[in-house]
Order: sequence, then C-alpha cells, then structure tokens
Amino acid sequence: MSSRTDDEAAADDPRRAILLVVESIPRGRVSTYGLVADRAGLPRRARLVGRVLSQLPAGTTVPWHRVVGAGGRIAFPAGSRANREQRARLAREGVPTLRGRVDMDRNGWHGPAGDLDRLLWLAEPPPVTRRAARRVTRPYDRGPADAKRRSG
DNA sequence: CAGGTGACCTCTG
DNA sequence: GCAGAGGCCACCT
Repeated sequence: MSSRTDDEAAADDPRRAILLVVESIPRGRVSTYGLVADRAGLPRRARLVGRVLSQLPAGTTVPWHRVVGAGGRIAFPAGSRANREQRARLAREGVPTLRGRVDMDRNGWHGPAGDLDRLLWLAEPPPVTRRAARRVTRPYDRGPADAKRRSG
C-alpha cells in the first residue's frame, strides 16, 4: 500500500533515499534520525542516516542541520564546533535551541501530507524553498529561550 | 574471521 | 533524569 517509492529507492540506494528525505525537510523545521530513516523506507536504521550525513562533502547543499537526535537533541557533543555550527544554522532559520535541544512540538516535521507526498517523491526539489524565499514566516515568536544556554 | 566504533533508537528500571 | 540492554549496520583494525 501507499508509496513504495521509498522502499524501492531504499533498496536501490539507501544513501540516496536518505538524502532525498533530508532535502525535503522544510526550512524552519527539523526531523530526527529515526524519522528520516523511517521515511526513507529504512526502519530502525537511524544509524545509517547519521553515517550518511557524516560523509557529506564540505559545502554541501543538503540541509543536514535540520536533522537532530530523538526528542530534538543536538547529536553533536556540547561545546563541539559542529554543535555550534548546527545551532547557528538552525537559529538562522528561526529554530531556537534551548539546553542543547530543539522544541519538537513546535519545530518538528512530520513529513509531507497526502498528495504533497507523491509530489515530493516524484519531484526532486521541494517547493518549500521558493515559499521560504518569498517570505519567511517564523514558526515561533520568541521567548526566554537560550538566555542561559550553558557552555555548549 | 572477530571485535570495536559510531552525527542513533526504543524499551525497561 | 540516568543507566543498561538489545537492535541495526557500514567500516576499520
């Protein structure tokens, strides 16, 4: 049932399937390793997602920063360069991190819905980028947020 | 071939 | 919240 596009893509090339999913994450939203794996037709293979992302070339256009750990946790060690880089990129998109994690209830992404699903799977580039380019409506207002933000 | 590692996850206590 | 156990699997020693 439903689309087997993901399964086929996964069977054909898991790496590619994962990258397609990651690239479909809209600006201002985040997903998790586990969810990306699921959507790529690779259940329980979150680890592979991390591995694929770790092998992205420098300067890639793949929005790797929109992928976080379970519960919105930044996967990189607190205080690491990569950790800061990811938070900076997210902040630039209007996604705040508090105590090393993203609020998934507010910024979490569940994936494309209904017809849009097929659209995203059949077409390479997600249309969200255009929408974002026109006008970025911040998914959140603001708050105390990272006023404290530890040493990480 | 065996063992350790890792941008991970979920379930149990 | 944290720790342990079991899963998953590509890659390196």
